[in-house]
Amino acid sequence: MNDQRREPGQASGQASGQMSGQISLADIAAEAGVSVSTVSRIANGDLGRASAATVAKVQKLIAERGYRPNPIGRSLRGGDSRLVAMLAPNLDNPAMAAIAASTEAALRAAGYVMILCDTHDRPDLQDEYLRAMRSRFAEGFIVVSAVASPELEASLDRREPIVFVNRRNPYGGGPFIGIDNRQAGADAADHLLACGVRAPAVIHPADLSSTIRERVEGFLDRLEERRPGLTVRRCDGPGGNHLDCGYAAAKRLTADGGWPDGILCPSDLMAYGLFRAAGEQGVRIPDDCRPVGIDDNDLNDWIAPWLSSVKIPYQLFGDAVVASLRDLRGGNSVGEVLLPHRLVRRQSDPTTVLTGYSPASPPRSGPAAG
Amino acid sequence: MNDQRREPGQASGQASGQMSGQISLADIAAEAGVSVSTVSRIANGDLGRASAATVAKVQKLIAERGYRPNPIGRSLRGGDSRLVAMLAPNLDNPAMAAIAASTEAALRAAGYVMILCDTHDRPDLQDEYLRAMRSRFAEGFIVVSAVASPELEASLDRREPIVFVNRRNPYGGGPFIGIDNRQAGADAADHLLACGVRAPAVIHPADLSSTIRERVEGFLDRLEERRPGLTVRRCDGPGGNHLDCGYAAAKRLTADGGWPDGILCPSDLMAYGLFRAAGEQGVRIPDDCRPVGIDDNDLNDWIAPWLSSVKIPYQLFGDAVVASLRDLRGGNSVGEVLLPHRLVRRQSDPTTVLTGYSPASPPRSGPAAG
DNA sequence: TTGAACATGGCAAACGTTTGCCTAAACTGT
DNA sequence: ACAGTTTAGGCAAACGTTTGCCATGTTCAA
Repeated sequence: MNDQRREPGQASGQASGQMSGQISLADIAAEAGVSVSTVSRIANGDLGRASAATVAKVQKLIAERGYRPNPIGRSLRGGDSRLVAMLAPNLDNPAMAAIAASTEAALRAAGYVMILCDTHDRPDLQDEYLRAMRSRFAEGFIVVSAVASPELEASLDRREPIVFVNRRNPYGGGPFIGIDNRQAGADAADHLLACGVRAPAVIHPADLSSTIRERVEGFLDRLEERRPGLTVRRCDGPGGNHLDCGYAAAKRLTADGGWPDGILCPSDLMAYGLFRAAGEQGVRIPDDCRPVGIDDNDLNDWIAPWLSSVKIPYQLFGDAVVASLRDLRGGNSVGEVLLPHRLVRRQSDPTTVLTGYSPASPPRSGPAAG
Repeated sequence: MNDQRREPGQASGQASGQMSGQISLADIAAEAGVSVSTVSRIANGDLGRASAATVAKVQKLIAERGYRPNPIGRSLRGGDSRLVAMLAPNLDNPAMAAIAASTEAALRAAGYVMILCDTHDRPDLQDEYLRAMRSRFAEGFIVVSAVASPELEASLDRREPIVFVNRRNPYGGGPFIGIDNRQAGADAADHLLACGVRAPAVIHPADLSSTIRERVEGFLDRLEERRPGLTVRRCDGPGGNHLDCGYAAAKRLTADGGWPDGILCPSDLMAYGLFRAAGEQGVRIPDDCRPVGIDDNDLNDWIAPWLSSVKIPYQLFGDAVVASLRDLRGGNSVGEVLLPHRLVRRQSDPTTVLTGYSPASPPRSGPAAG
């Protein structure tokens, strides 16, 4: 009997690289006087391979010592790493944060750990993280607002499980979680028309992602459908940050021709940018110019009562992503999942910016008047 | 000579658990006709242990095949994992997102990968992640707004490298990155007094974290110092979400005694909650009640021109965190790092909510009038 | 000539798992 | 009693890496 049991970890002086104190299969096995295999099997629920007495003894030790299988060893062995990587552009964007939070919760419920990487919308960083996560045996990738990049293409070639969120696969195909962006644009158009807007406009980033393009097209098409021949002013701003972009685009748009009486901002952040530009020029929002956003950030209910916006149900994204990922890994080819959106009307009384609130409603659910 | 080289990965049909296609040391070794050890040493820059010819051959292969050492193998071996875990409560909070983004960038620059975990401010989830990350050989932990929990205490006992951000170690000691919260509270008090506020108040969560307590105390102490005997109304709201908390606390505060003419909201989110409560009651912000927040979320410059706030330089947190972590792992005992804050004045002209902007300034830097 | 020193590089253990296969012993049926 | 089956559990390989130690072969000085 091997009695010289290894001290598990034993803190080796300095705080060492590998966190000390982890109990391993070998520790349990030595103490129980059985082999690692036996402990491994019991720990994994294969109870039929050992006597009742052994099972009981090992289970007791596992519980007492608080043994938990080491995911690194497991990964290395080639099994599951229970690790999923999410690549998102700028965490600063509240919409991204909402997606990340929702997905994190769904993955955790499914027994996965999510590792969140901020790609800053840069193809090179997206590649860097794709590589880094692959070599950490990530079992799947969730790419929010993907950009085209060599490594992404390579990953697709290798049939790695990748779910695209918010923006379609730039190389086409693959599972996608999002909303019907054309319809959202159309809904925004309907809203502006219903509010009596006569001369609508639209601003958007100069480099159109599939998402934004669909929203703008849906908006324009619906306007053309309902008001044939109506000219809709349109202006773009620099790429990158949607706040800056909205600000710049609004200034460019209004530099010649003044302010429209209604405008589509294909993301809430662009609407925030426009709001600031309006403020600087003494233009009252929404009295003088009625914006409609897309996203409907949670903060709108609290501090942007002037903004009607198409609510994207980001809190539902998590479950959809996890389901897609599971299907994908199960070999099923999954297509798009389009989740339901709805326009949230605020600014019901144009005479003051503060009346969008509905005092009777509870704070978070915020139906926000009609 | 072992000529039957293993096909690296070879896609085994389905998208398999371990991402296929990774080149291993063994692949390079086989192709170069040398042993794994030799390749490992060369890959790690130990050039003196092989002939110039071998070194050249192996380096060429490494470059050609795009070999990158597998972090899992490395971790398992006991070396460095280059993995750092950040535990943050609710990613939804823009302040947390800012901290996460900044830290992520700093860690990446230092060659680390950050894994971001959303603890939802729950001790049990904090523990869960602490365990999960430890067994993934995280080399360090960054705990934002830590809460007391058994596993945290155990980690501290084991001298694991933990940096506390935003909220101090609930068990005392340890490196801390934050601001001088008492001073921030005092600055807020000075601001309100300078604005001519006569009857200031303060709202805060019922369960006071060290951070919030210091801010409130700094505020109250400064008021007492400059206006001895002045009674400052004070009210708390339910814990959890600061938006809801600010909303509820504002309603409770004003239910008896009406609205104060100035109020400290010890976080921006609480100010947002108060803003909504004010809106519902027809109270004009900041005309009737002047709030001052702490955080100064980036969005304030865009959509909350009514809110003056103490700016916490979250973009500087990343570097400070990484430096602390490095010191900690180097064996140095590091103390607190208090980064400079400053009050950002908005709402300069109380007659309209939209004049806080300074048209001359570039959008992002936003000095926002004085 | 004979060590010693050096150059070059391989062997094997170790990290923690999982799992196919093997070996005993015990039990079953005839 | 004996073949066959079941029960209980160990062996060892494999995943990818790092590194202490050993084994050659060469060079060099005394």
